[in-house]
Amino acid sequence: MTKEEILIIDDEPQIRKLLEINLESNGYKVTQASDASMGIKLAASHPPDLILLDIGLPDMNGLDALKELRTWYNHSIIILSVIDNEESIVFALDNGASDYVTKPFRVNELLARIRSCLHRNKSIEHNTILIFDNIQVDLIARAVKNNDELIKLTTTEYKLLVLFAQNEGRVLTHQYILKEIWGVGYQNDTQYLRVFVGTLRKKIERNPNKPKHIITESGVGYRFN
Amino acid sequence: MTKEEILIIDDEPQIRKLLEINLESNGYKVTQASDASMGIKLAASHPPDLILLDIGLPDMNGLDALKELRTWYNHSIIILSVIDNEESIVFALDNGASDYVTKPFRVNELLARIRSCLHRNKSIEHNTILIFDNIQVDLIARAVKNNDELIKLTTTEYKLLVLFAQNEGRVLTHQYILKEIWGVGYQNDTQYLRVFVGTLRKKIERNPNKPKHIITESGVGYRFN
DNA sequence: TGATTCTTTATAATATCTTTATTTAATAGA
DNA sequence: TCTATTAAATAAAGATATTATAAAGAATCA
Repeated sequence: MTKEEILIIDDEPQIRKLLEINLESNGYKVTQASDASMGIKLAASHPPDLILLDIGLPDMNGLDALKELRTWYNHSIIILSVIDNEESIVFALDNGASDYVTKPFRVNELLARIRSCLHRNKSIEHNTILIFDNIQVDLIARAVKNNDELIKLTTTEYKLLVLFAQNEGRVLTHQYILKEIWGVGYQNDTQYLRVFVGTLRKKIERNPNKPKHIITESGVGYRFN
Repeated sequence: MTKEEILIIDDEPQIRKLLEINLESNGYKVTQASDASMGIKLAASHPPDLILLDIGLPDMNGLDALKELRTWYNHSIIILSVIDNEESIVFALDNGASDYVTKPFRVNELLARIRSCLHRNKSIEHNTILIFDNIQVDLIARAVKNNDELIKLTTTEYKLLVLFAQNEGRVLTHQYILKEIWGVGYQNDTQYLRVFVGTLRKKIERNPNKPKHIITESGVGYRFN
């Protein structure tokens, strides 16, 4: 099971340290940014599973950062703030914040809220095992079987397969896939996608030359069946 | 749009009244229960879109009620509690509570948290499918079916079909179609259109020689039925 | 370091679009 | 109704764009 990644955007080093220690000891992978623009860049180049966003940032109002992130970032964003102000809370929640926690926060409560958010994202697809003909994807175990035989996928191949599997029957554009897997800024690197679709097909298709699962929609993207 | 239903499970009449007034004035339909067993029964017989669950109930610990509800209830449950105790919060969140709000609560904040929870549930997308006899056009999935069988269309064919489908019964002139699909400057390339109408007909018409969907209006353009 | 994975480049294979030629159908005028 | 004329449909070849595959170089991780 790969570690879930959490991005901390906060300007106070001691808060970041506190969070880092607690999150890492709970099995999360942590990345950090000390201001909004750096945080947004990090999130864009490598989308984390959850973002902890401080409101009092030096370069930008955290609520504006929230709005900007929400134009493309779909996972959870928890707001951390010293401001225990109803207006601010309502604004944040109405603009896509997954939760709003006031500082000083209780560490175990925050961890529970993080678990809750991450759980939510995961349980969008209720089924933990997705089955498509000869292919089984076990989201919990992060295991993929082809005709009951466990097959080995790299992280990128796995992410790609899960993205496909959760969007069965739907055409996903190159741009969308690239954004989801590689992050914003990679939308034009279509060749990455071709290479990885190629390797994935070799591993999951009965006949990779005549793919039945990953169908190319020329000029648009791919469709998973 | 039907009203979203919220079930309040709380033993304090004045809290229920306060919530009822505020929720109803915000367009929600409200049902109420004064103890856990009644609340669970109500939820079971007529599942609401969200449950507000008090922890201090006369007949049962609210956290046990939460666990019982979660064995089958999949929508949001927000815990209301006078207990601002970390242990209790962690327990609730880890057992499927969508949020935990301490009493006395700020009404607007609670409303925002309710909106947030309901929004989450809703974001399971509903596809809009246009149906014309044997043809189904799913705009979200970018999928076209002929007699329930997925058919493969090129980008141009698909664009053309969507343009037709969105203008059912209306005569579209050659010029208009060419401008919409190929852009300005192609208005005189009527032959393009003939070729693509031809291939589209082969794919969507029962009998391409006697088209029922794409009707030619000689000298003018085409009409889609 | 060695093995694995990711990124990049080059080239082959396909798919799609455009163009031309030819056949078929529709329309208007006598 | 017949004929001349114009418009539309179809087929197929040529041109272009897109995708697949292999393989080398770079980066990463244990």
